Amino acid sequence: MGRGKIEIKRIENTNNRHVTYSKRKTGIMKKAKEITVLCDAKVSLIIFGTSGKMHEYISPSTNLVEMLDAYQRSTGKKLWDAKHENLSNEIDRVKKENDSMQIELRHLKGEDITSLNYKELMVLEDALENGLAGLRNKQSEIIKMIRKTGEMLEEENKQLQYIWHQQEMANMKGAIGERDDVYQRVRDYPSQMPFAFRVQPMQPNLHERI
Amino acid sequence: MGRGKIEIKRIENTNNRHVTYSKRKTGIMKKAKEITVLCDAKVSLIIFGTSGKMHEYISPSTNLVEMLDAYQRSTGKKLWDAKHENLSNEIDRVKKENDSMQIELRHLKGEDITSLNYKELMVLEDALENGLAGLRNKQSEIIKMIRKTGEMLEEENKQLQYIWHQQEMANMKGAIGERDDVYQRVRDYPSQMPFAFRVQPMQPNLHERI
DNA sequence: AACTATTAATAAGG
DNA sequence: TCCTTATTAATAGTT
Repeated sequence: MGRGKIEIKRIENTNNRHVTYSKRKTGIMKKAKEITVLCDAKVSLIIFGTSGKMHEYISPSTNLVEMLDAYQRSTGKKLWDAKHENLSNEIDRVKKENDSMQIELRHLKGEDITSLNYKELMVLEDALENGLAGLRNKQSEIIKMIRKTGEMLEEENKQLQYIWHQQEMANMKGAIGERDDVYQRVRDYPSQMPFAFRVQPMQPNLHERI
Repeated sequence: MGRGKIEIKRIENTNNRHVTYSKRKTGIMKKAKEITVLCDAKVSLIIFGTSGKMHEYISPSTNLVEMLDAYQRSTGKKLWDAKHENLSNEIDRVKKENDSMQIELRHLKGEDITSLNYKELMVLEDALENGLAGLRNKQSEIIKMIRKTGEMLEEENKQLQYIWHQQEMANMKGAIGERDDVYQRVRDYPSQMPFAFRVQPMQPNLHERI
């Protein structure tokens, strides 16, 4: 039914294929509606084109879930039970994974190792020692950091003591004569102080991490 | 397309309706097959006639469950309800459990510990040291066992040497005179031997566990 | 179920 | 995608 007969085989030309899809989709939808009305039939029609776009027709007297229920009653095939089974299987799979991890964890914590043979114990020992080694590394890093911070604090301390000393001297001098020069010096000290005294702590949250 | 035009409305004559249903059902099925082949489409077509009899077509490249999954993804409508959701939730829950165990395992193996704070590292250290302590206990038990078995073997050895010596003596004596007394003694030795010589090894599978 | 006159669908082209 | 139209395909009514 067209300008020529066509063979029923995949239309290779993409554009032609899409055009034909569109036309025939309209046609089949129309047919579905017609048989519904003419013959009191219930139809569920779902079409996906190559683009992935979906089109559906459902007879107005029903709905998809009802149709699928009837389908299951009619064929005896299980639709959602199959789906549920898949999910159940995945749960089982993940739970098994879970169990084996739990066992591994317990072993690493020294629990339930009675059943292990010597070889397995050796492997476990290696794992634990590796773990401890990694941990020691990390700890020594932290200790280095603490030491560095301590040194910084010491340096700060020295600077403070220096200022304190200067102020004491100025106060004593002020008790005898003029004090303006001392106030001047104290007001100016930020620009005079070494850098280390003014900066914020380099590890502001160190206390949280210790 | 027939001997006359018809209105698209319910065919009241039962027989005509059934005949038309049959013809059009065939037609729509054919159309469904054709669009699948011509246009690479995926079609699910389910029809129930008034008689309640069902007919279906599904593109050979797919199946109903797959189609319905795609349908749900496409429309966002849920066809399989609460039960399905419960299962999904459980999968999520178990997977989360899985993830946290995986993290704990990695930490115990000394991996990914950069992000831990000192407190957490301490906890980890305790766990690892406990693990190692448990392991050492187990190992020393095994060593004790091995030593014990060794002692038993030594003891056995002594006993065997004793018997061997006795037999040698008897043989020498028999080469000269009567041998009955020696045979007698050998036949009776189970009741004469110390306990340790007769028992089965106390750890029959020790070799497997080492 | 088969036939066939007639309508409906659609392939090709714009 | 929509329009047009020549041609084929589907099918309503009949046998």
